Amino acid sequence: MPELPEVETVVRTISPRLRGRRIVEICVFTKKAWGGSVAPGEGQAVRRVRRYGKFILLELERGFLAIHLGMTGKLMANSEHGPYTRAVLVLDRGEIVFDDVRQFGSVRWVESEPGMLGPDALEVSAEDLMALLGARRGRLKALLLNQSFLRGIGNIYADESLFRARIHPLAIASRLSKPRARRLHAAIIEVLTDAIAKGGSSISDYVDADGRPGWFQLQHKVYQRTGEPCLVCGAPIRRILVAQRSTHYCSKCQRA
DNA sequence: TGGAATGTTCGGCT
DNA sequence: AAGCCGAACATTCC
Repeated sequence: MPELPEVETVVRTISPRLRGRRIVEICVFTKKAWGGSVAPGEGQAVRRVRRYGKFILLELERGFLAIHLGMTGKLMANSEHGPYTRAVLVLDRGEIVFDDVRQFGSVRWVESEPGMLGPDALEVSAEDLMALLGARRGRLKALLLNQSFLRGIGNIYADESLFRARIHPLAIASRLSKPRARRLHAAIIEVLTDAIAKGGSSISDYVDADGRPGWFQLQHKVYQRTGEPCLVCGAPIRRILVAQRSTHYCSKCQRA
């Protein structure tokens, strides 16, 4: 569920329920190691809510609560607790419920703002991205998934961005022509912006903080469309493995 | 039954 | 050294 557009949507919908509220108590219902490290967040007011790559950052009076949705995490305001509720933030008014079926997500209190990842995929300039690409030998798809290279993109938006830019997922970054690199930058911004406008992609069971699904999955051009005709040229969409992840592309539109 | 699912990390190999 | 590969984490759904 959670790549940049989904996380951004959650941040936007949960921010008005959290800003200015005090976290009275943090209840954790999981054996995962992050359980013990949230206590310093208790009793503190939430100054604001931000996104850092795929992390949801609650800026507290001292330190931050860094929430990662993993693969199946959901953060909802005033939702019923269920069998997959892993944590609850009890506020001075209302509460925030963190559900996560697969438990790849996490909630952590950190002293200082995280800053080890690459530039944000929505904010990076064309010049900066082109310079970063020029210095890398790796395959584009793998690089786009690497949060230390560029933060925010995941499997859906990597495939959709490469299709929009008409670039093959196995292309070597440093060998991209300038026009193609520029096209990739534009495609990333356009795909992410469009997805945010649609409230993200609700594959499986993604919902925002108010329980509403997103609609961008209806506009996926290649992701999970293996065998179906390319919406531009009609050739069947292919699926290969890159960096152990399913990768969907049109072999006609995205030449090597 | 096996494989795949929006993610990340770690160890080993080249 | 960078990059690649496989495995691991936990659970559900074809």
